[in-house]
Amino acid sequence: MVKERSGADDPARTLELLWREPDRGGPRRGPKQGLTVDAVVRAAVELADSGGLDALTMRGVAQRLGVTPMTLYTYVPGKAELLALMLDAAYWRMPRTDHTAAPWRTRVAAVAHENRDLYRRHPWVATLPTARPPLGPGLMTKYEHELAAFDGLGLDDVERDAALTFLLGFVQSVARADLDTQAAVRDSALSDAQWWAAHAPLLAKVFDPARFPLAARVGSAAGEAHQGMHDPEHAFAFGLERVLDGLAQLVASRAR
Amino acid sequence: MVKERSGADDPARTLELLWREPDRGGPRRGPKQGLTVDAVVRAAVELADSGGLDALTMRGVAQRLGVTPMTLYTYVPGKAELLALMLDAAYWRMPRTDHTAAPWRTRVAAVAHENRDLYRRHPWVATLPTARPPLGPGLMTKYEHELAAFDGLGLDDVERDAALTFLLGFVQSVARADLDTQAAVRDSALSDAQWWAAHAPLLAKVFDPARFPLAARVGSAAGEAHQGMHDPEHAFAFGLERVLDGLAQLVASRAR
DNA sequence: ACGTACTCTATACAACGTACAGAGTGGAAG
DNA sequence: CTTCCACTCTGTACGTTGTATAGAGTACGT
Repeated sequence: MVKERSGADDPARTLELLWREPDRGGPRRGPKQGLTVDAVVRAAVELADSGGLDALTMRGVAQRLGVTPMTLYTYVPGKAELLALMLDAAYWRMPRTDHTAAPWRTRVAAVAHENRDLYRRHPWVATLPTARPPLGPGLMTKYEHELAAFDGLGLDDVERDAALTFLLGFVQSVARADLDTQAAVRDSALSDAQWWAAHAPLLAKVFDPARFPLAARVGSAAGEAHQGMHDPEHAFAFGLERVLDGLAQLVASRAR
Repeated sequence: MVKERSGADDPARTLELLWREPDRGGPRRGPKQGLTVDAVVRAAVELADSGGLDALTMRGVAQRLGVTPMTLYTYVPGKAELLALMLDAAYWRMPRTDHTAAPWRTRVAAVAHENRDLYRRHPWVATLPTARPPLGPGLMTKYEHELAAFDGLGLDDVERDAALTFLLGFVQSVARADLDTQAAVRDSALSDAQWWAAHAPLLAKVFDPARFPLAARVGSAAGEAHQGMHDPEHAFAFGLERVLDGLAQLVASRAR
């Protein structure tokens, strides 16, 4: 699985990079640097956008910048920190429309859609570990903005954080499922329909519908409704309604 | 990211393995096999249980069985298929208590808890891609059982599948967040509290609370309430209530 | 002019999954 | 019984990853 974002970091250095602290100390000796941290991050994001996290290798980023792999380590302590910078940059660039006047359901739904768009633009973001987030300006701005969507609902601070975490977890969950499907299609070179066509006749030999009546009926009904086994559009729309209804119940109980 | 479960499979062979089809064809030439597929799967599961998917290497499984790595390929076409077998075996072994008589909320909550227990017993299961699931007896039994929890609610087949997917997505989401946290603690050798203690004073230099008032207030409130940044127990309890309330709304609208 | 802090490069290592080639084994065919 | 060859198991090897380490070249402060 994903063993990214480890590495022996120096927290101070990482935070300086995240907040783009001006270079500490005076003028630098030796040759000028030919690149910038931002250029490295940009190249890395482009690479990950087009080929997923698998394509994001230090060698790949270096090649895209016309340098040797080890050169990157002059700009960034390691891959883990590069990922933190990429993630915070992606957060930073998210469009944040102001819905202050709108009803809360609209505001919260907007947050869900903003995150869905983030995952559409940068699919690799959905696969990154969320514990120990990059403590940069991007994350902070995002958090501030999204918490505001829950204004005036009578939730206390802990509930507000839990509600947001719940909402974001849902969106990420759908995004990951979607990604899994695309990845499966890509590296099996088989669409869901083709994959199923290859397996169905073989499965028929060992699968006894009488033993799994519900599974047989519901499974084929769901498979026909959306085509392919998973319809991320439907899963998102269906789930978001449930999430909002669930939160509505909490809001109602707090307003009482 | 996770590039497991790919590999150039022969679907027929994989299905035969999953359903434990008796060896095709007549008696075999050459030396008897010293192991069984089940033994290989068992060893692999033990390894993954104790050390996570990172520890699950063909070399590791082989060593645990006292053979050389390449020997495994006599039993299993590759790592992808081994993972499919492991996953189906884990599904197969899940305890499935019968709650036919209970009210639907209890039944659905039981499904959530069963899955949470699965992820507790086999954390690696939470990190596996879910598209293209192993079409074995374990998955089928699990699906049949879990669909039954939604009996008598007036949902059509497509809604029933969507509701289950939504529920399972939620449980997996919490399990993954939990795993991320444990992994971060393990390979940074820092508890959440220690990690925060290392970052807080440095962050204070660049983070302006006036610029992020909500984030500062809610973040610290949430951090204090649970200790550490993420309390999986609380996230599960809180989220499950919302999920059930959200589904209740759907059920109510269908019953009308 | 010189030393040294710095940038960039080349090489190397351990781990992974598994392709490939070979050695040994024992049931089926004569 | 002998012969054959399908089969099991092994040893070696390759390409890929992140990055440690050592060295070559550069240009600022003295």
